[in-house]
Amino acid sequence: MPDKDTKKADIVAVAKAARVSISTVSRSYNHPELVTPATRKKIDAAVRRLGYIRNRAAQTMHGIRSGTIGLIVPTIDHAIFAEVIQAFSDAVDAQGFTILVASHGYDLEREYAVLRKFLEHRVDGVALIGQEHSEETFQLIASQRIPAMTIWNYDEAAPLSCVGADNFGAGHAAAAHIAALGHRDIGIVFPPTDGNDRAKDRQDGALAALKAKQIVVPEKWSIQAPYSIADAKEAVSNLLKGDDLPSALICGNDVLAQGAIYAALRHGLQVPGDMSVVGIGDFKGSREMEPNLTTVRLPARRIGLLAGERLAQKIVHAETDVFRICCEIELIVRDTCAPFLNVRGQPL
Amino acid sequence: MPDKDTKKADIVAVAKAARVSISTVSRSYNHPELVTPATRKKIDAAVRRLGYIRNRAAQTMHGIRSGTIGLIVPTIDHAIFAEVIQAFSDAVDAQGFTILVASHGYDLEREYAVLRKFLEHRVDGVALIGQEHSEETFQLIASQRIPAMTIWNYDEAAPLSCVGADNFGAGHAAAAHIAALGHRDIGIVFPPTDGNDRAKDRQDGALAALKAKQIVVPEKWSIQAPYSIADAKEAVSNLLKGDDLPSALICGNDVLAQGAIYAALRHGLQVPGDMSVVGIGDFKGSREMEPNLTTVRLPARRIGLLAGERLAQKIVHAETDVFRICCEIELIVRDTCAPFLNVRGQPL
DNA sequence: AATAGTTTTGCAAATGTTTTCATATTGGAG
DNA sequence: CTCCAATATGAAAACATTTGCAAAACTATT
Repeated sequence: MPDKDTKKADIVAVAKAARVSISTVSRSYNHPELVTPATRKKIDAAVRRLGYIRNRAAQTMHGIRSGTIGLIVPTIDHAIFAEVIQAFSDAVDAQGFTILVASHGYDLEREYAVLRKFLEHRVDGVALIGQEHSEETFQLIASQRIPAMTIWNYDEAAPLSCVGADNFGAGHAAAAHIAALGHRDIGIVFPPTDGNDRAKDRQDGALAALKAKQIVVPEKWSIQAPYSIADAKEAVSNLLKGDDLPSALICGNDVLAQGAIYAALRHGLQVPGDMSVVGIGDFKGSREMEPNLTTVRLPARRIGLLAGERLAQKIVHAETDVFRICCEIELIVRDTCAPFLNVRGQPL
Repeated sequence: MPDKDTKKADIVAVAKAARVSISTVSRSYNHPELVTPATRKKIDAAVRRLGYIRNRAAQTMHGIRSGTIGLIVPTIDHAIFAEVIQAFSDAVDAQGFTILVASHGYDLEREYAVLRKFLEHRVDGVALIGQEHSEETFQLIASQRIPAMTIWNYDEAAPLSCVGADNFGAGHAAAAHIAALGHRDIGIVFPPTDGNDRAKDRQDGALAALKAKQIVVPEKWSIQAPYSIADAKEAVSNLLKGDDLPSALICGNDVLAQGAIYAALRHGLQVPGDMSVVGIGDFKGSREMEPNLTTVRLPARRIGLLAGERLAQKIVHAETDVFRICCEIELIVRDTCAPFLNVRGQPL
C-alpha cells in the first residue's frame, strides 16, 4: 500500500514518519552500519509505508556518481551493435550502472550532439563506437575529463582507451583465405565507409591482402551496399546479371554475405560450387546458415562485456591511464568457400 | 579552448565570467526571450569560454522533467527488440528525451528491480514490453503515478496504455493459412512461453485456428526452442530425424522459421515442396530469404515509433487517460508454403 | 524634466540529498 | 554511582539549479 499522501514522498517525509532526523535516514541508506538495527527498521517501515524512492538526481548534485553510463552507437538495430549493447549493458549493470543509449546514424555531428546531451545528464562515463570522431567530440571529452572509451576496433595508437578487434586484420584474413584458395577474379561488397572506420579498415585489409597477391578488384565487381540483407541481395543481383562473373565475393560483414548468397541462389548459382563467399563478423546464425558461412569472427559479445567491465572499473577507481585491448579475431572456415577450379575442373 | 579552471564550470562561474547574475544565466537558457540579446551574447561567450554544460540533475530537482525515459525489454539483442528500441529512441529523441535501456532476460522479478532503479533516476516515463508483469510492478507504477505504457502486444483491456499488435491474431492467421492450404499434419515450434505473453498469445492463436479445423498437433510435433536460429535448427533437426513427418511447420517467429528451414535443407527436404513453413514477424531479411518466407507481419518499427511518440506526448502534456493502439498485422504470402498434395500429388 | 509603464536584471528561497561537526545517549570500568 | 569512551543521532551547510518577487533601468509620454 505504498501511497498515502498525494505528494511524492521525499526523505524528510520519511524522517518525519519514522521520527528520526533526515541525516539518519540518509545514513541508513549510505552507511547502514552506522545506524542501529532498531532505527533502521523504523526507517524501513516508513519507507515502505510511504513508497519512498531515493532521488538520484539529488545525490548526483553532491558530486556523487550518477550511476549512468552513456553508450553512443551508429545504430541500435544492427545485429552486431545490438549484441554489443546487450553485453555492455550486462557488464555495467553488474556494477550498478545503468546505460543511456542513443544512435547517430553514422553522422558524427549528431554523435557530438548526443555526447553533449549525455554530459548534461552527468553520465559517469561514455563509450563510443569506432575510432573516428569529430575533433569537437575529442575536445569535449578531454575538456570535461570524463572517463571515455571506444569500442569495436582496436588501434594501438588510439587516443582514448579502447576495446576492440583488428578490423584491418579481419578483412585481410578473409581476403587471404579467398586468395589462398586460388581465386583471382574476386568481387567485394562493402558498406559505405564514411563515418565508418570499421568498415573502411576491413576493406583496406582485404584490398591489401589481394594486392599482395597481385590481384586487383575491377570497378564493376567492387560494390557498395548499406548494412542490410535486402540491399546486399539487390546489389549483388545486379552484378550477377552481367556475364563476366567473379569466382569469389568478399563481404564486409555477414549480413552482406547472407544477402550475396541469397542473390546467388536466386540466380541459380551454387555456393560455393559456382561462387565462393566469405563474410566478416560471425554473427549469430552464420554458423547455421545453409551453406554454413565461412567468415572471420569478431567477438562482439566479448568486446562489449570487456568494454563495460573496464569502463565501469575506470569510473569506480578513477583510473586515468589509457588502456587498449585487442580481442582475437579468427578465420572460421565453413562451407561457403571452395578452391578455384580451372576449366578442366582441377584446382590450380 | 573550453577549459580554463581545473574545476568544472557551474552556473555561478558563468555568471561571474559574464558579469551578470546567476538568475540571468539560468534565464538565458530557459526563457531566452526574457533576456536582452546583448546580455545573451555575453553569457554565450562565457559559456563557451568556460566549457560550461548545464547540469540536468540540478534541474531535475526542481520537479523539472529529467528528460529521460526508461525502456525495459526482455533482451536487447533480438532483431525484433533492437528494431523496437531503435524506433522508440528515434521517436522520443525527436522530442528531446533520452532513453535509459535495460534488459531483464524474461525474468519479471528483475524487471521490477530495473523499474525501481529507473524510478530512482527519476525517469519521466517508462515503457515495458508485453502485458505480463509482476503485481509489484503494476503497483509501483500506480503508486508513483509515472506515465507508463506497454509495447508490443495489444490488449483491449490492458491496464496500462499500450501500442502493439494482435499476437493471438497473428498466430491465428499463420495457422489458418497453413490449414487453408490443406495441411493437417502440422508441427509447431515456439519459444518458451513463461514470462513471454507475446509468444503465448501467438501460440494460443495458432492452436485455436487449428482446433477450429479439428486439427490437433501431436506432442512429438510440438517443439519448443528459445529465440535463436541455432536452437530452432537443432530442435527441428531432431524432429526431422523421425520418419513420421508433418507436412507443415508453424513457427512462433521468423528467426525460428529460418532455423526450421535450415534444418529442412540440411535433411534434404525441399521447402515448400516437402514441407511448408510459416513464420511470424516479417523481420528484416525475411522477404529476401531463399525461399522468401511466408509470414505474418508485425510492424515493429511502427509500433516502436508510435509508442515513443505517444509516451513522450503523454509526458509533455501530462495526459492521464489510457490509450490502446492496435497496429495492423498482415499475412504476407511468399514462397515457403505450398498446398498440401495427397498421395496422387493432387491438392485436396 | 518628471512620470508612468515596460522591460531587464538581481536577490533569495526552494529543490532533495549528503556530510561534517557537534551533541546526546549508551555501556562499562572504576 | 560516576565518569569516559564509544556509539548513535541531529543541525546545518553544501551541491547546482530555477523562479517569484522586487528593484533597477530603460522608453515613451506629457
